[in-house]
Amino acid sequence: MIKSFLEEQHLKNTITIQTIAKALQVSVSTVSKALNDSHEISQETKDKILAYAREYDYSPNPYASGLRSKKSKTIGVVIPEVGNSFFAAVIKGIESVARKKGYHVLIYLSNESFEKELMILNEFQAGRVDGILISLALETDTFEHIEKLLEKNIPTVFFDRIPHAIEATKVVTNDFELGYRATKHLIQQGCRKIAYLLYRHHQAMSNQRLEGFIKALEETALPFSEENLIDYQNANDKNRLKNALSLHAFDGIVISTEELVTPLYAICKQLKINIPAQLKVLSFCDFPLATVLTPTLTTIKHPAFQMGETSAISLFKKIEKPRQNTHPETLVLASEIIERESTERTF
Amino acid sequence: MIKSFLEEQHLKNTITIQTIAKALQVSVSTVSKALNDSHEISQETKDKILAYAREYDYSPNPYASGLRSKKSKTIGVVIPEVGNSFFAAVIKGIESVARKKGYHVLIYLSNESFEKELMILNEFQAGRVDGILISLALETDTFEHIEKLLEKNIPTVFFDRIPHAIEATKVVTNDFELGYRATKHLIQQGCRKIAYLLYRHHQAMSNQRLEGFIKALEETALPFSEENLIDYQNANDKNRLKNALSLHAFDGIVISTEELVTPLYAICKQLKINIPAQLKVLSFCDFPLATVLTPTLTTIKHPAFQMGETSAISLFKKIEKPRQNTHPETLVLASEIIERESTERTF
DNA sequence: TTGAAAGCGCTAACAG
DNA sequence: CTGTTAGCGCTTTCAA
Repeated sequence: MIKSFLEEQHLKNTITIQTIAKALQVSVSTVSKALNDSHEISQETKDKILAYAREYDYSPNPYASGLRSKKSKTIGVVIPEVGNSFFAAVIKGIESVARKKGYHVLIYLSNESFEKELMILNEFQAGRVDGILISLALETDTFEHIEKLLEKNIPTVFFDRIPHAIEATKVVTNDFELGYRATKHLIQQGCRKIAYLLYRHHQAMSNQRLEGFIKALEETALPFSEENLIDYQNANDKNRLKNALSLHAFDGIVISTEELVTPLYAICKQLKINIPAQLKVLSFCDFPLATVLTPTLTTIKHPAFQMGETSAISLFKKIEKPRQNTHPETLVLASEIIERESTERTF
Repeated sequence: MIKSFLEEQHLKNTITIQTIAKALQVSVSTVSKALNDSHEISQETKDKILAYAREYDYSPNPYASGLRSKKSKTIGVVIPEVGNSFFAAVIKGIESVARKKGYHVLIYLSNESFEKELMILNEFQAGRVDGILISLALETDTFEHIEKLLEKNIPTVFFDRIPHAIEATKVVTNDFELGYRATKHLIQQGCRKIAYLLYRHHQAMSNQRLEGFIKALEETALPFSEENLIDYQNANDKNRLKNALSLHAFDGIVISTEELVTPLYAICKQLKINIPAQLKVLSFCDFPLATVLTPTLTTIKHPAFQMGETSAISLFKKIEKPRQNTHPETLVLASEIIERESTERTF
């Protein structure tokens, strides 16, 4: 009778803790404890159970254990975009530490949409994940959903695109400083009319890089106005970018995100704008191709992998000691300017 | 008394179906059915319950419903690599259809490791996901784990890097043809000694692109030997690539994956090999930067987003009618060569 | 060192 | 149309 039960289980491929218990003539709780390496089970019994489990590829039902233990051994990662070298590398960093901890990583894409970010965070509230790592969507300019999330005390760490006004654990780069130094670098190389090219600018969202840009200009008594800002909303804005470049005779440009390198290089080629002779170019970007572009591109490359690692480590710290309501800290990772041909001094 | 129970629930932020039931003085099953929009509940009751649920941001516990219904409303996606434009776009395609279907997407990275792929698939067997979308790791050259997976009857669709020897639902590009045509293109442009640059070659893994390459050479009575194959295992092989290029005087090269474009361009620059005059270059690759490289790069760009969509649609078809054990089909998506400067005729 | 039993939140018979 | 109830597979007291 027991035999036939087991056969049925294997046929249905539904091997559970009970299958093992029956097969080995022990109780389910013994099996459970053995599988969780509890100290109250004898080595002998453990070995027997583990051997059986391994043989039949037992793997616990995550929904059952999640329901019972209120722990999912899963963290949720919300990013605005894949297809972006920076976020890709961050994910790798996160993965590498999650794996060591035996956690699963659930990746969600907000696609820069506030609406979607909202939905995702809402679902997290029901306990699908033990902790959250999030970088905000560009569209996000209101933060009630974030506050609601934090109220639920789900361990959360923000990285890169963070809600400045909210007190929370955050991991960022020294964006203000980088924006400032990037601009200073262009100025040092002789630029006097510098554009700042950004992607889908939102007035409401604080932009440290841009602040740094503005400060550098002002410090050097260079005028800053809306003219210096080129806001690239989508591929249609290629013409607007083209016009801006031909109208204003910029001699330097800071590209704030890697997606905009291609259109900028394309337009310069088309308009026969010589980089760096006529226009010096510097970009925040992470792809290795920067080193083989013509001219090679001066970049600010973030420690993306490290940011993933740091964020994840910080999150696990919170998950592991939830009562530690210490003052939330903001970790700042440094990144550096890598000078290449596109900002070489020519005049 | 009821009041205080509710207060407690809201304090603990644990709003469940029972909270709602008590608050509204109905039974849990009524609530459950109402939330699932069952026809057996009156509109009036539904409205009442939905209103309450919305007000208090109720969101069902995925572990409870997963356990009970044996459905997780989640699909698992296994890819070998992020930071690769192709897979990034595939993910977007998958996401877009999963979202429409109300499914979650669990993304796993195998990092090209067989070991990791094995672990991931093993965990899927316990029912964490309702279906699986997978592209194999480069290291994978044995397929028992795949067969075991398929035996469990978990709906699975393979894409791009597929197990050729196994009968299953697959979505691919016309790789053999593309390898063939890519090579033919180089030959037409005048190349007579063509290299094939690939990433971590495994003899055991069938490689349709390479087969196409070989066929094109043989058809043209050009000799094919191991010399034509440059196997790039890791960044250290940069020197090997350099040597191969300077020793063998290739006049054409097929790059089989986008990661290798940067090293190739870098080395050509360093060795002052003129593209396309001395060496014509063509790459399988998906990044937009191909259009601004110098010279612009002839590419074979896959319909990556569409591949994600197609795979997902195909998977949901299987999930929705599991008993449909029809003959598994292989969908072939076409992609085209986009000719640019790097393969222009010069001699 | 082991086992019995309760119950996590939800769904789905089945009964009313 | 609504309610009662029995589990899903697992963990975790508590008792033996």
